[in-house]
Amino acid sequence: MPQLNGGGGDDLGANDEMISFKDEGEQEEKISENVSAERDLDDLKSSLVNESENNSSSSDSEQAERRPQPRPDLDSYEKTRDYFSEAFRRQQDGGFFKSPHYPGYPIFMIPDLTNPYLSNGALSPSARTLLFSYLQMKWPLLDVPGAAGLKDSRSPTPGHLSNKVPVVQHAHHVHPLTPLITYSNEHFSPGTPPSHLSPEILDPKTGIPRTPHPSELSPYYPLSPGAVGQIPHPLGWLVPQQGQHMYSIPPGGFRHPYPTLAMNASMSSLVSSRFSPHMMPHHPHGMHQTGIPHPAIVSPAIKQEPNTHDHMSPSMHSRKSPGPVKKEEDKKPHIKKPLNAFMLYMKEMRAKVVAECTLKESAAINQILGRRWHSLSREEQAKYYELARKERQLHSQLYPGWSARDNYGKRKKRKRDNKPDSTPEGKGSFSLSVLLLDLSSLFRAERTPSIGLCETVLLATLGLPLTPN
DNA sequence: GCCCCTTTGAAGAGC
DNA sequence: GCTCTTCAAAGGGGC
Repeated sequence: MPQLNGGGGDDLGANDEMISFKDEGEQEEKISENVSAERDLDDLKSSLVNESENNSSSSDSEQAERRPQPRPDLDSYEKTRDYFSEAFRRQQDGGFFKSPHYPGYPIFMIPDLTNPYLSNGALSPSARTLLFSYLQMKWPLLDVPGAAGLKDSRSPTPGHLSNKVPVVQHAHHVHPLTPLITYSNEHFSPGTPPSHLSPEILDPKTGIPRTPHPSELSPYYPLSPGAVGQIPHPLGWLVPQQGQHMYSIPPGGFRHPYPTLAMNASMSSLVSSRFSPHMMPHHPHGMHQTGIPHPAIVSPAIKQEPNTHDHMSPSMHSRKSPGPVKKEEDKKPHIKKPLNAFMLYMKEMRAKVVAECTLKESAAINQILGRRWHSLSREEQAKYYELARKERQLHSQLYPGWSARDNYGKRKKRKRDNKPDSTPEGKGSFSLSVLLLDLSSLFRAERTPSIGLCETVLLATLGLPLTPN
């Protein structure tokens, strides 16, 4: 849990989140142009290795006790792996790491990785090494033919790599340049709301219109072009960034039997930045005066069964749906769970990832997003945790009686078979396709002419099937 | 047309 | 308190 609010610390996140974070604030603050590549590499490593690694100081002996004795080969391997994974991560981070010339990343200076092929068309040794390393890092359990020599006895599976899903994690390390090339405030400016609707704010520095900060306007509830006319902001949740409703809204509005929203002063203040006072206390059943409900409310007719009759007026019901009254349960609107931090992040970043790669399969996209999530800095994650916290808070105040339990069983039985470890043919193969996507992106970033050839050669070199799926 | 997949996090249930 | 399960979003894919 990002320890954002010194006093708060309530429910920003799970404990393990706190564990996963490392102190890196100082590193982020120090954007030093004199940082050496070696120092940079060290920064890429775990938080256990501090910045003074290169200096022979008294603390070195202590550190030496804590960490394994340096082995040239291991070091080289680890560095290679770090270089590769970090480069990969940077590329993956929105593909924004466009410049291959950043001096802090020697990977971009490895000659034969710029073109990973030898003159005879074979994968160069360095490229092979990196690819092997990457494969081993990603799939410690995957038996990659030919990789044994590289992983051999050392290759300690990083503690932060779970068995379940090989995750590229760099302990949330953020390079000093990261704010310039990756996320920064983009997280909170997902798509520009229509200018005629959004209270556009000009960036004082650039003069470029920017999306208001979350405190000014919820980024996850941008404004709807058509639904709310000129209402400036409060119904922003109608249409999120991708031009879709954040929550499904039944055509023609929606009624639900939930009690009048209890709005008190604190809630008003909480919500003031997200919802119009119009929608607050005056409208029973959680309805905005426009007749548009809170996004968390989804008609059961939409969610469960597409029966628009539920939304008809009584008169219409009498005309078209004379059948037995539906169960009270069925009439209950489906109040969705508030989105957690990761869901908010996914919602925002999905479009970017989809745009970057050709893959559209959500499962694969989510894998990438999951890795990116782990690579976010503490501060960046904290933003989402904070948003999620507010989301939950608002949700609980809007629907005091609601419980997550209410939604249990709403979906069709979702069997969550606890397969211990997916077989290489199963999950591994799927992840392999994701890896290939990653590699494709990597080599695309490296201006390798033929992505398909690269993948083919890689697979052939590793003795993997050409059609992983 | 429904469900699965895949991710993380929150919350509830059960022991 | 711990573990397990379910559900949030998303959309292609399978049946």
